[in-house]
Amino acid sequence: MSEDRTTRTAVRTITDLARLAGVSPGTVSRALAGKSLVNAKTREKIEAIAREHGFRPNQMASGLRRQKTGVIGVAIPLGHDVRQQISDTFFMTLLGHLADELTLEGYDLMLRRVVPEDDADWLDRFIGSGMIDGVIVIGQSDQFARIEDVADGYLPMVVWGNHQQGQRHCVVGTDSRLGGRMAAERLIAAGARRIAFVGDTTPIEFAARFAGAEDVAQRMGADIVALPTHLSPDRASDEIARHLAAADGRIDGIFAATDTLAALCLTALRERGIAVPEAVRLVGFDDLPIASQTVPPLTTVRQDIAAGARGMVQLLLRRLAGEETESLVLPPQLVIRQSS
Amino acid sequence: MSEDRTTRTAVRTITDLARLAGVSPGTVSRALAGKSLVNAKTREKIEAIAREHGFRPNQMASGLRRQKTGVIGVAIPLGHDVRQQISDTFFMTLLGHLADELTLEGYDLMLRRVVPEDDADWLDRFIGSGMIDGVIVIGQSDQFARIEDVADGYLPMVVWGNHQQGQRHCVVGTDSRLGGRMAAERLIAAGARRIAFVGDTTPIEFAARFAGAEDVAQRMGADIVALPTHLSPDRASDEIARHLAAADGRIDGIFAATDTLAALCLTALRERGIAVPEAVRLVGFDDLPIASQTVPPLTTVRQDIAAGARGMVQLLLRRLAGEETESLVLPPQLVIRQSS
DNA sequence: AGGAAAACTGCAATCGTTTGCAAATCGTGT
DNA sequence: ACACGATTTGCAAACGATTGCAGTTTTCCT
Repeated sequence: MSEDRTTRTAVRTITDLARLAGVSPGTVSRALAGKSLVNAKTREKIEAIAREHGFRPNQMASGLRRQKTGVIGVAIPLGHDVRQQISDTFFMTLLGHLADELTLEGYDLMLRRVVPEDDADWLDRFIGSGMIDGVIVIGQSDQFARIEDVADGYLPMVVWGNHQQGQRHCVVGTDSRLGGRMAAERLIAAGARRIAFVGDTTPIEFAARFAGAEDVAQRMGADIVALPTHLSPDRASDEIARHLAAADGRIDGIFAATDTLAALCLTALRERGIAVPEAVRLVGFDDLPIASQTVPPLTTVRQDIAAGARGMVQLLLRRLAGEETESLVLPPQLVIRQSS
Repeated sequence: MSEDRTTRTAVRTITDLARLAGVSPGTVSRALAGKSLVNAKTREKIEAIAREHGFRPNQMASGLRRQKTGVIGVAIPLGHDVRQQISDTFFMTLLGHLADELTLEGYDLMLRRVVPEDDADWLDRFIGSGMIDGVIVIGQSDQFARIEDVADGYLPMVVWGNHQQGQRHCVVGTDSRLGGRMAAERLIAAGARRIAFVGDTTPIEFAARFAGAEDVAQRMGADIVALPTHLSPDRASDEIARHLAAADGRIDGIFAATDTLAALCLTALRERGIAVPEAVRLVGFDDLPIASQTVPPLTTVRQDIAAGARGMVQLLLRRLAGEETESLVLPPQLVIRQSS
C-alpha cells in the first residue's frame, strides 16, 4: 500500500515511465497514443505500467505540441441582465446538453461567463488564449456585430441565437419569428384582440419573437404592444405588476417572451383576480419544465433544446475539420395546454 | 483594414512581438506579466504593440512552464439518474454561481460531467490531466469512498455535499439533517401526524434529510415513511401518482426531498382533489425560484446557494495556497409560505 | 571624470509531449 | 552466411512562454 504510493508518485512524466519500461519516451508516447508503429509486447508492457501507476500524459504539454487541446470553449455573454442569465433555466439546460454532446465526442468544456460591457474583446481573448480548439457562444445578447467580426477570421465557432438574412457567423437556433407568429395566432384563435408582449425586445431573439407576433396581429387586425420587462425574476415581478396595473383591463392576451416570465405573469394575474384563460389568454416560450406545472398549465412555444445542442456540436465538429457550414434553424412547436 | 489584418496575423508568439519591439522574448514576457523589472518606456511600447495586434500569450505554453493553468475543474458526477442531474435546477444554479466566483478570482472553469459507473477513475483522470489547478465536485452522488481516497493525496479539492463525522475531504454544504428536522417540525406544527418523505434516500444528502425528519417524527410521536422516488421529473410524476394512490388518504403531510419534487407532488395532489395545506401539508427543500410560484406557494427549507458557491471557491483558494481547511456547513433556513 | 550601486535586458535552459528522420532489429529467402 | 525489406525503436528538434543568472546600461555620488 505504502510502496504502491511511493512508486505511484515516482511516475509523473512520460520519461519516468520510459525509464521504468526500459524504452525511450518517444516509444511510450506512441504506445499510449495507440499508434500502430509499436510492437505489441512493448505496448502491453507500457500500458501495464501506466495503468499500475495511474499515469496520464500531461494535457498541457500534449496540447502545446500538437496545437490542439481537446477543449471547446463555451461562452455565455451576459447583457444588461447580468445576474439573470447565467442561471436562466433555458441556457442552463442547453449547457447541460452541450456538456453531454461534447463529452460524447471526446471534448472537454471550458465555461466562461462574460460581461461584454466590462470587457470589449471577450471573444478574441477567449479564442486567442490558446486553450480551446473551438468556441460555442450561448446567446448573441447584444453582441451581434462583434461576433460577426470575429467570424470572418475564425472558423470553428458556432453560436446559439437568431438567424438573420445574410449573416456571416454560423448560428443554431429556433425560428423565433415563426414562434412569435404561432404564439400570436394561438392567442387570437383563443379570442384575444389586445395583446401585450411581456419581455425585453433588445436581445435580437426576443425582438424576433415580438416581430413575429406583430406580423400576425397586423394581418388579423389585433392590437399588440411591447411591455419592456427584464428577465431576472426579482425585477420582472414588480415590472409585470406595474404593467398590469397600468394596462388595467385593456389587455386580453399576453405573449410572454419566456416561460419564466409567463409563470410570473400568471402569479401577477392571479393576484389581481384576473382569470386565465377566460379574461386573459397567455402563451409562453421555451416549454421549460415549469410550463407544465403552473396552474393552469402553460400553452407555450417549444424549443427543442436537445436537438439544438446536438446541432451545435455537430456543426462545430465539421467546422473544426475545416468545412464552412451553413446555419441551422430549428422549427418551434406550439404546445397547447390550458392558459390559452 | 487589410494591412491591419495582415500585421495582425503576423504576431502569434511572444517572439514575434519581441522582434517587432526590438527586444528579447524574455523582456516581452516580463512586460506583459506586469513584472517590475522592465523599464516603463519599454513596457509601454510592448503593450502598445500587443494591443495593436491583439496579441495574447498562449495559455498552454504558459501553463506548461509555470505548472499552473488558471483553470479549476468542476465535476458533476451523475449517479443512477443520469439524465436528470445535469439539468437539475439546483446544481445548475450552483454552477452559475461558481462560474461567477471563479471568474472573479481570475480562474477559468472546466466543466466535466462524469458517469462513475462507466468510468471508475474519473476523478484521478480529471486531476491527473494536468489541465486543472484544483477541482470542485458538485455532489457526492454515491462516490463518497472514491472521493475520500483521492482527498488523502490531493489537497486542492472541495466538494459540495453532506458532511459526515470524521470524513477527510473538504466539503461545503447545507446541514441536511437539520434541514430535515426543520421540515418535519413545520409539518407537525401544521398538524401532520402521518408524514411521507418523497425522494430517493440513496444519495447521502437526501438520506440525511430523511434522517433529520425521522429524528423529529420519533421525538414528537408522528409516523414517517420514505417513498422512494427518482428525481427526474418524467419518472417522478408517475411514481408520485402511484405513491399517492397507494397511500390513499393515510398521509397528511409530505416532505419532498426537493422543491422540484414538491411541485410535482402539488400537481399530483391537485389531480386527486386533495387540498393543500388543509388535507395534506407539504414542505419542499432548496427554495428554488419555482417554490414561490406554485399554487399555493411552497413552504420550503432554503439552501443559500450563493453562499455555498462563495464558500467553495474561497476554501479552494486557501487549499491551492497549501492550507488544510476545514469543511463548511451552512445553516438551512425554513421559509414559510402557504403549503404548510 | 571615475566608480559603485541600481535598474534593465538578454541568454539559454526548462516545462512534458509529439514526431520526422535515421538507426537498429528482425525475419526470410537464397 | 548474406542481403534486403519490413518492423520497431531512439534521437533530437520542436511547441511557446517563463525565469535564474549573468551581462549591460543607467544613475548617482564624490
